[in-house]
Order: sequence, then C-alpha cells, then structure tokens
Amino acid sequence: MAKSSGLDHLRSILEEEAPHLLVKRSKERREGLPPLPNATKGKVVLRFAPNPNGPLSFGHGRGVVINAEYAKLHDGDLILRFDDTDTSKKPPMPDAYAQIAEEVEWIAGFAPHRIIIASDRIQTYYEYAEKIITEGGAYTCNCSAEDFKLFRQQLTECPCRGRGANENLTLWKQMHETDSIPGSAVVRIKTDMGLKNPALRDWPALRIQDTSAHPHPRPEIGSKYRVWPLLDFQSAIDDHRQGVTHIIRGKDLMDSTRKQKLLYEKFGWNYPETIYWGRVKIHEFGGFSTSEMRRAIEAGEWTGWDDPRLPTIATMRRRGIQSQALRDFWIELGLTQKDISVPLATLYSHNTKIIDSTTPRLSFVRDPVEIELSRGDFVPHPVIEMAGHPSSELGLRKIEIAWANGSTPIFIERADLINHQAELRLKEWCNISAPTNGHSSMLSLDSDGDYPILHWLPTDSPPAILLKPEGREVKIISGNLEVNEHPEGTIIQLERVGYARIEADDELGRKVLIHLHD
RNA sequence: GCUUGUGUAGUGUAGUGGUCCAUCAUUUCGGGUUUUCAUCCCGGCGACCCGGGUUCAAAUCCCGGCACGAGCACCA
Repeated sequence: MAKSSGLDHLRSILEEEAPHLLVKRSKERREGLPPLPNATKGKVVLRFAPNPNGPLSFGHGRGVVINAEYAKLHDGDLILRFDDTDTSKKPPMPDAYAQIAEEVEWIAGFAPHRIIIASDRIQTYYEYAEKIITEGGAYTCNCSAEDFKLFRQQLTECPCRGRGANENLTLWKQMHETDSIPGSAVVRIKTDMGLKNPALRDWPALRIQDTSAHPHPRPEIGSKYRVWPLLDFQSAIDDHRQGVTHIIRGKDLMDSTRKQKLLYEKFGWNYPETIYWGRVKIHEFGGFSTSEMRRAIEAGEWTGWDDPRLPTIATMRRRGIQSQALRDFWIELGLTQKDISVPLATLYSHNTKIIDSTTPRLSFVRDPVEIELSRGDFVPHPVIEMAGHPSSELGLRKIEIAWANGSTPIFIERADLINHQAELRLKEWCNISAPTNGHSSMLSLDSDGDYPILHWLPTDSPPAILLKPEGREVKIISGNLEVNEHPEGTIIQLERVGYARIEADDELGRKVLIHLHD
C-alpha cells in the first residue's frame, strides 16, 4: 500500500483510524549502563571477586566500577569477595587484602557492603562437597589429569565414576590426610561425559594442595587445609550462600557459568542473572599479568606496585587520575561482549574535564637556558603577578625579580630559544628581543602584536624533575619549577607542558613532579 | 578437533523492522575565544563484515560464508 499510494496517504488513513500508532516513539540515545535484567530496587546483590595475589590492576577497575554502579543504581549490596583458594600457582599476597579493600572503596566511591574471604570458608565448601558426594552428584577421581583429558576427549567415563557414595566418602577423607599428594585425587561433579561441550564433562570441583610446602599466606589458615575448592565450585557455593542476584563477568567465564548451572540444578538452586563483557586491551599497556608484575617487583625490576610504568590502580592514583574519571571511562565503554581495544586518551580526556577548572597553573622550564635580560629604560618591576588559573578564582602567583645593574637573569626553555629567532613575549610580562649570546632586552610591556608567547622563570627558581612514563622507560625531564606552596599530592598544570602531580622532594633536594597527561 | 561468543566511522558507543542519506564521545583536521601547545566554543572528515533470503520497507529478522576472540587447567 505504501508503494502504490505513498507513505503520506498511509499516514492520512492512520490519522483517521488509529492515531496512536503515529505517536513518535522516543529514540533518544540511552545514557549510562544498560538496565539490569530482573532487578528489584533494594534487592540486588552484586560481587567483585578478585584473587588477592596482588593489588588491583587497571583492568580490575572495570569490575569494581560496573558492579558498584549497578549496586548504587538499585540500592543494592556490593560484596568484595577474595577468591584466594590457590596457594601455589597464584598465591595470595598478604598485604593485598587491605590494599584491595581500600582501592575498591576509592574506585567505587563507597565502601563495599560486605567483605568475604574464601579461605575463611573452607568448612562450608567441605559441607557442600560431602553433601553432593553423599547424594551421588560427585565422586572422587584418582585418574591423572592427562588420563582424564583423554576420557574427556573420547567421551568415555573414567573408572572412578562408578564408585559408590561410601567409597567416595572414604576416598574424600583420605584426601585430607597430611601425606596426600596433589594430583592423586580430585572431586569431580558428575555431569555427563557425553555432553556436547567438552568443558562441562565431569568437571573438577576440589583438589589437593601441598600446604605443608606451600602454606596459605594468611597465618590463620597456613597449613590447616589440604583440600581446596576450585573456582567453579567455590564461587558457585558462595554466590548462592551470599544471595548474589547478578553476576557480571568476562565472557571467558561463560563455560564457568554453564558448569555452575549444572551444580545448581543438583542442589535445586536458582542461578543468578549473568551478564558478560568482552576482553579489553589498552593500547598503551602491553601484556601485564598480576603474577608477572609481582615477580618483577620482587626482583626489583619495578620500583613497586605504583611504578609509573605499570598499569595498576596504585599507579593511576599516584599520577593523579580521579576515581570519577575511571568511573566515567568504564561506564562509557558499556557492557558489550565485543573484545575491544581502547586508547588511554579517552580516560585522559575524562580526567581533564574533571580536574582542569580546579588545577593551579605553574611554570616549569625544561632544559633551561639562562638569558641576561636588560630592562633599558623600563620600570624595574620587583614582582610579576599572574593568575593562579586563567578563569577560576585560584589566587595570584607572584614572581620576584632580582634586578641588578638594570638587568636580571631568567630561564627559558632551550627549545624556545632554538625555535624562535625573533621578538618574543614572556608570558604575563613583556616583549623581549631575540636572545643572542645569552643576552636580550625588554622591548615593551604591553603586547602590541602577535608574538610567540613563552613561559619563563627567574634563575633562582628551584630545580625540579618531571617523571614521564614512556612505555617501559621513565623519562626524567629536568628543569626548574616556579616557587609555590602547594603541598605534596597537589595536581597542577605546567603551562605549555601538561598536567602533573607534586611528589615528595628527592634525595638531592629537587622538586619531583610526576606527569599525568597532556 | 569439539564447544562457545562477537562483528556499526581510527577507537569506543547508541540503535531491537519505517521518522537512520544512522547517535554520542574520543581521535584527527579547520576556525573562534584565550598573554599556556591547556580549558572553552563552532565546524569538517569518517561506519552498519560479505552474500543470499523474508518484507511495501532490514543496521535491526532468517540462512550461509568470512574474520577475530574465548573455553576444553588438579589457575582465577
């Protein structure tokens, strides 16, 4: 009908017959996170569950931000759960528990409502393990990992599968004996060896760890337990016990969800809503893993978890990234299952928007060259005043000029000296002639034209260094910094250079600045 | 190999059959404000993986390709 009579004709018919169909459907751009499915206000429980084998990395930020944001949106609870059930491959780091808790609070903007440590809950996992073994939903298996891999590939059941509950229980008790050998026995959830998805076939739930040789780093746990749950089991039990309603996880854990659903069916539980996100790569960061970073830090290859080159939350904070910028960044990336690769420029842009209006300006002259500036007949200003910020009310900066015999020494950047061989404008002060052989003369106070504007400093300004991470290097840019009274930790903007944060003076008495971004 | 997921401008993202010659942000380019190469403002460039099908109408539904990713650990 639209073809023969045209859309206009159709519209006129509709206006007569069914005007409600013509009401414009709102197609406004959705802002923020997509709605959480099946979420009841006040009844939502989310969790962020890192392995405390080190402090949080940049990528962990996503988990904190998204879970925290949904919790806030729905008046729900955010649980911080330490999944610290591996004592040998990715052993927990004792200091990481407290540091992560603090970092989560910083990123989220509020403290998690509950903190749970898996290693405190081993008895609970045992209870469920025994229950499911007793009910015939799981069995102890003595096959080697390699043998079982073959069974899984060939869709055949392993010999251990047919054992009765009592025998399984006996073997289960043996797993706890102090001389049990890792790999000699494992508890498997009995699913179906004919399942299409190989990952789901009789998956392992608990294993033996030699906690005599590798005690759990928490002293209260130490060598107390030899049998430990694997992630799929531990996480499944915890999510149920803690009333988690929504699990938000990477799509690499999709099969984990499927395994856990099979377990939930055996227990007669309802599985939480599950949402996935894809893999994120940050252009500027190479392949860093927490374990790798930990090894390298302990080997002295990095100065610590806040080494300027590392992609950690600690480093971000040290440089001056605001937690709000982190939140804006991750929320903007959304919750798609696409594998994405994003540049840090986006994060920096968010950060600039947040900090710029409150960030004091200072001059930092890199690679300074001394120029003897003669004032000729001009008035000898003893103090130059300039605004602390071009548009916000951040007070006045005062720079004292020490005149002697009609001239004063100043610093300008070597690059400016090389690039500009003509009349110049010293910012907020005066025009000067092109410096030659270290000398220059004042030409005018008012700017009467379009001259290159450059920043400058008196030569008695304190020496300073600017630390600038560049890939696997930290570039040290030395120069002189304008006298100021900003305390350590202040984020400033170095005019014509970029944003930076003030750190403690170094052992040579130099001012230290760490570069944030341009 | 089996299983499983994803494909919209350079990078992210909105869009769930018409009002989409496709949104917003960022990047980049040009211009304006500014005694910073910052901030702010204006503008430009730039995309629906490919091929079929369904339909009056497809970024949106179906089928088939292709590309990329993940799982099949006694790691998390």
